[in-house]
Formats: sequence, structure tokens, C-alpha cells
Amino acid sequence: MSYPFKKIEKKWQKIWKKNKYKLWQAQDFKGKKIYILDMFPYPSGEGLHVGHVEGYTATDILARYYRMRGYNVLHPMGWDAFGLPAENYALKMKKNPMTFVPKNIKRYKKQMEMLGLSYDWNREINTTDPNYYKWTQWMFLKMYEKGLVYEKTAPINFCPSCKTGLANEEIVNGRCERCNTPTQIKYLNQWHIRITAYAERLLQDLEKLDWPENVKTMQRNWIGKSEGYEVTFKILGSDEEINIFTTRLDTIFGATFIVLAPEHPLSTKIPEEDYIFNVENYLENILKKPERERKMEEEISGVFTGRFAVHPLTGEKLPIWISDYVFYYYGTGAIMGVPAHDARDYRFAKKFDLKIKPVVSPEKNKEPQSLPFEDYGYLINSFDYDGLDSKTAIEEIGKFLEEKGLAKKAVYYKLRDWIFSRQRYWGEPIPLIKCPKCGIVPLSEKELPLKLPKVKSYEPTGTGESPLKNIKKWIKVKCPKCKGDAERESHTMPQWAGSCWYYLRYIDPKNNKEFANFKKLKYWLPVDIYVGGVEHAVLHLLYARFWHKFLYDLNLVPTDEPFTKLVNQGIILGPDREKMSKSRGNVINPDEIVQKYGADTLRMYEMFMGPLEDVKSWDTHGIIGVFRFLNKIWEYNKKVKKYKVEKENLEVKINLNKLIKKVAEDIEAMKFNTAISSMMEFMNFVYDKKISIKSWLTFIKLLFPFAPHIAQEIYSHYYKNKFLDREKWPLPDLKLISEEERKIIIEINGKKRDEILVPSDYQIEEIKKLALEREKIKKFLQNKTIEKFIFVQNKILNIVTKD
RNA sequence: GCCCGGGUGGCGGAAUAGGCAGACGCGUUGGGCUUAAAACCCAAUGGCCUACCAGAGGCCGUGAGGGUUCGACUCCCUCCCCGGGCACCA
Repeated sequence: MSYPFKKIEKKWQKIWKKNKYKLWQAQDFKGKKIYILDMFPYPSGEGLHVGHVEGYTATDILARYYRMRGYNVLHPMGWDAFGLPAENYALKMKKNPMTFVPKNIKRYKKQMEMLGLSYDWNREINTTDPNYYKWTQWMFLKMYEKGLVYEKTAPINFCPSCKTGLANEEIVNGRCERCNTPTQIKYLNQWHIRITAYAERLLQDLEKLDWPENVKTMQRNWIGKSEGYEVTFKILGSDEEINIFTTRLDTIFGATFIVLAPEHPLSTKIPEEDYIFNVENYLENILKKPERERKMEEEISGVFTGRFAVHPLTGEKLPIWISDYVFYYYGTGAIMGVPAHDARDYRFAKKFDLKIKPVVSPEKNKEPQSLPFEDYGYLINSFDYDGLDSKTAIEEIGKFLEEKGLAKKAVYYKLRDWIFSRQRYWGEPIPLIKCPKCGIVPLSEKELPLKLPKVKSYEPTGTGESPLKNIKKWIKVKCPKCKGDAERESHTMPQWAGSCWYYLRYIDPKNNKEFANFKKLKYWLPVDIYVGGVEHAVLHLLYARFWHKFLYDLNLVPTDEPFTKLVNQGIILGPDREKMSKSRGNVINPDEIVQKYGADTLRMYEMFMGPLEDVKSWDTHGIIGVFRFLNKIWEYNKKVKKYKVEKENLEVKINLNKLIKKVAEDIEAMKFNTAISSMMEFMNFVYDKKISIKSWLTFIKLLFPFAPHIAQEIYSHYYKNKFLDREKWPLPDLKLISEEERKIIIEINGKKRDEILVPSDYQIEEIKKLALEREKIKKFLQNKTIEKFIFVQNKILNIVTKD
């Protein structure tokens, strides 16, 4: 027999919903605030999965806890509803996303209600709502205005299956992130956003953030800053010069060749006549391959130009090569080859039989034992610089070359500008007009939102252009400037656009004058706790930080970072310890679990499985433990009603107060698994004891954030019209806890031999006396001489003996 | 290759300013209830050994080896394994 969870959960969900979720409504400007944010879901046709439940339960516990602590809690939810999956599904089923996406959203919302999640639904948002994306477009235009948006023909990655361009971030191992098709290369005009202008700040400000170290590291690597020098090499018999970038100027005397990236303008310009054929052959072959494919090639390749550069320090002749191991988009697109001190250059030199000259060594005046030697060391074979350590040598050589105008300090980042165009229907239209006379003409604010047209067919054109291109009625416009015939931009924004600023809109979701009122932003920002999956470590989280900083620069938001604290929940694997997937058939459906055990059990089980951040696998049997626990509470509650406890048992009091302290600490540290363990321990402890109603309801309050339905139901048996959300979180009586007797462990030579119970203020002398009187201890100390005692207050007495 | 995590019973996991290893839960075993099963309740449950009418006791044990310490899951050194991220970025 189990407790009537279905009845209870339905009952309270109905009551909570009844007056528009007023219980959970965040009030602007009212007292101390806390903003607890979830990563909003993409409402797919699949419905919520147990991974969502994990993160959303965690934040729900926090939200309910902080409400009881008297905080003004902002805990909103919304829908990231643009994006490829919806469009792909739409194409497959011949339906318009505008009709089925709202249905998905409804289902998601219903599931969230079913879980008892306490969102402030009055602030619900949807990225595909024109009233929302109006502001996404508005912000884009602001970026355009500030010169952060530019159009460029770029060799883009193209997925032949999705028929769309992809950002570098959307490619995994040379394959489309979504459909796993190998990507191709295609040349298209693309809108870019100059995120690189923010590279340094995005890097620096990571320091301020209370984020998991691995996420910060991932962002650092993604931004990939390196500091070095640009050095100019003159080309023999030519006016052209080659500018190279190096972080290892100390190795310059070991440079024995120069390499240009295939795309480098000089690659086609400088080859000697006899070599032109080879070079063109090579370039043609290389440039048609997608970047990723090129990187996957095992064999290093290259071609000699027949030309030589002049070493700026020695005057030596260095052959100029072209190879695709040098990237055009990084640094200056050209390098000096130092085979003795760089593994790639070494490989290249070996393959093409180029000179290898060691100039740095781990020991002074000695050749390195093996090549390539890539560490810093001491210079050799470097004339005046011999004997200097690498760091000093970089400075000295740099200074010398700078004075001669042959080098300058330079900083480069791996981060590249953000390709912002998608050749897709289901996204925010880019609010720009292309006029043959006036060029690019941005829409004015009054013309926003530029709505996505409702249409029957929006198949991809297959040429890589957007389906919008075929919708003549929408695409053809008069130029706002010259009134002549013009066309709208047919590309749409990437899915990331809407999620870059959604947390701002929650703060003022219905404002139609601005994306959010500044005073309100000032009150609520920054987001105090942001919970979501680690898969967004570099994409969403980097874009959102960039977007926020941009708004900050325009004085539109009050903080320079959006999310103070970030927590990544670990993924939940199937019972077979494999990633849940339909094809494996190991997917756990939350609806079924709720059906069988109730939402409270599902919530609590997911929190009990282990630490929030850990990867965990679902245990089909394990959930029963939590279910039993809740049943036990239900049964015990029936007994409590009949008890007439005049004076509470001291032990019960002490244990309850310890529990109050423990649960609060664990919730704040988001250690929900141990909080639940402690509550279970307490139940085991009181189960055969009588307890006062007051103490019992205190326990119920502790339970409430985790299992809100059953807690609220039990509470209502005693207080008919009181909502636990509005009740005060109990505070522990610390005096009671500290006055308790302490168990002292008696060790002999570090091994536990006995334990005694003493008042907490007992000192070493009293405890020593007690310990030495114990029979057990006497036995162990026979024929032994005591050397010393080690005493740790309230914990341990260690008796150390000689021999 | 580089950078982060992490290795604790049959399983998920507790315990780290160094101080009772294995909380809590699952599973298993035995018992109760039942015509029976499920559910539920009670008890035992790291390994090895000694003892037993009953009570009890010893040794080993947190991936491996070494070190520091009165005392190490926790700190230091060496190594092995697993998970994740990045990967021709000059």
C-alpha cells in the first residue's frame, strides 16, 4: 500500500495554479533578491527528459528554500523555440513550426507543472514570439550601428544534409553536430559579428566568476590567447615582404625556412615561374577540402615556391614553402619554420629534407639530446645571445628587431568572429535590406519586429540560400532610403541569438518600449545562480557573455557579467550506464516514473542519486528507497496526530536541531544528496518515538523544498490555509547542539580501542583519567609504557606508547 | 600529445583546515505477516580468521608502490586505470 500521491499532487498543483501562481511571483524592488535561473529548454517533440528534471528540481529546491528564508526570488522559465530540429521535423512532417511548436511548449509546461516546479509563469517568454524577437533584432541592429556586424564572403562549412551553413562551433570532428554528416566547403556571403573585439575582456573577466574551473578553462582555451612578435622577412628579388607571427622569438636563429598558408595572398603571387604549375596544383587540391578534413590528413603536405626570404638577423637564404599546416586565419598566416624546436616544423623539415638547426638547449653550451626540443632553455648557436635563457632572449631579440623596424609585439587569439547567418526559415529574420543603389540599409526601430512570414512551403533552396529567398512577397521591398526596388536579407539568425539575452527579458517580459527597464535590471542583475548542462560551456555561455558585455558598453545593463555562479548538472545515463537514446532503448521517461511513484519521489530520487555535478546512471531499483521514505513519512504522520507530547524528548530536540542546520547548509551548498540522507536518518531515529506536532511540522518544512506536494498536504492537516512557501524556514537552536554530550574516541597508537561519552566542555585531564580507568584500555596498556597523549577537543584521545 | 575531473563494499554513494572508513539508499540473506505472492515490518550484511551455551575478539582493507605523521581515503613523490574537454593556433 502506498500513500495517495496522485490525489495529493493533483490537488496541490491545481491550487498552486489557481490564482496565476501568485505564490511564486517575484516582486520588483522588494527586499533582498535572488535570481535563480535554469537554462531554458528547446521544446522538442520528445518532451522533458530526466536530465531536465535533475537541473530543474535543483533550482526549484533553491527557489523554495530562499522564499522561506525571506528572499524575493526570481525563478522564471521560457522556451528556446527557434532552431534546426524544429525545422527539420517540419520538413519531414510537412508541417509549419508555427503550428506545432506551441503544442510542444504546452506539453513541456504541463510536465513542469506535473513536477511541481515553482516557476513564476507570469514571466514566461518564448524566443519565437515577435514581441520577444523584436528585441533580438533590435540588439542586432545596435551591433550593426556600432560596427560589430559585417558581411564577408567566407569559405563556410556546409552540411549537405541540413543544407545550411554551420558555425565552427556546430561541427564535431568534421561532421555536422546535428545530423553527423561530413561537412563540405562552400563560399557564401555571411554576416559576421565581431566577437573577437571582446576577446580580451571575455578572457580577463573569467577571473571574477564563480564558475566550475573546467568551464573557465574551456573558455580560456577557446579564446586561446598568445603573445609574441610579428617579424618581417624580406623576399629575395622582390619588393614583397612576409610578416610572420611567433611566440618563440628565442628560436629565430634556428629558422631554416618560411611557410605560407595556402590562402595567403603571397602564395599565388610570389612563386618562381618554374614552380607555378606545382603551386597551383597544390592549392587547387587543398582549397576545395573543408578545413576539418584537411586537419585530419595524416601526412603533412607542402610545395616549394622557388623563392627565398632573407633572415633578418643572419642574412641567410630561407626557402619559402606553402603548406596547409599553417592556418591563414590565425596569426599572420605565415610562420618561420624552426624544425629543431617545433614538432610540426620538424615533421615538415624531415619530409622535405630541410635544414634542422638547434638553437635552444636545456643546458648551457650543450646541444639538446633529442629533437625537436620544444621547452624553454638556454640559447646556443645564436651569436651574441648564446647562454641567455629563452625568456630573456625573447626580450632582447625583440628589442633589437623592434629598433630596426623589423618586428613588433603582437597578440593573437584563436577565437574567430561569429558567423551569424543561417540559411534557414525557422529563425529570427535579419533586419537588413539590400538595395542595389544604397547598399545595406538597416530597418528602423519602428519597423521592428520584422516578422517571419507564414508560408506553406519553405524547403531549403539547396543552393545554400535561405528558403525565405523564394518567398517573393516577403523578400521584395522598397528601399527605405531611395524607394527603389530592393530585397530583404534572406538569412536568419542562429539559435544562439535568442538565448543570448533571455535572462534579461524575464526581468521585464511585457515591456514594449524597451527590452527591459533599467531600474528593474539594476535590481535583479546579475543572475545569482545559473544551472544547466556542461554542453554549453563554450557556445551559449560565451555568446551570452559577449552579448551582455556589448549591452553593458551601451549602458543598457548594469553589470559587465551576466551570471555570477554557474553549476553544471552531470548527465544521467541509462540503467546500462550508456547515454540515454531511443536507439539503445534505455530512455527513462519521467512521465512514467511520475505515474508510478509520483513527482515527489522522482524529484527526490534524482537529487538523492549523487552529487548534482556528477555523471550518474539511473538505477531502476534505487528509486524505491525514496518512495519508501515518503511512505514512511505519510504513515508516521498519522501517528503524530494522535500523540500528545507534553515535553519533547531532549534527544529528539537535539537531533532535530542538528537536522535543521544540516539541511540548510546542504541546500546552500547544493549538496542535496546528503541533505536527503540526513532527513532519512532523522526519520529512522524518530520512527519508534513520540514527537510533538511542533517538531514534526518543523521537519515537514525541511522536507518541503524537496517534496513539496506531500509536505504541503501534511502541513495542511494542521494549518488549513497556510502555504509552506510563505512560512519561515526554521532556525536551529545552536546552544542546544553545542551543549550535547560528546563521544570521544580513545585510540592507542592511532587505532580505535574504545569510546566514552563526556560533557562537551571536558578537557584532557578529565578525559585522560576516565580513559585510563576503562577495562578495555587497561588491557591494551598492560606491559606498555605511555609516551604521550594526543588530544583533539570533542574528538579523540590518542595514547601513544613506547616500543 | 596537452589540460581538467576521478578511482572507497555486490551497486549508487558518505566521510577531506589529517582524527570512529563504509552514513543514507539499493541489492542480498534470514525471520515475521500471508493459503500464496507482492507490499509491509524486524534482523544481519567490507574481506579473512579465532571463539561460541552465551557474550566476544584479532588481522587486513579507500587503484598500485613508497614517504611524512602519534594518526593518512584526505598531504608529498612515482606509476597504473577510467571519464570529459582541446588538439597542426606557430
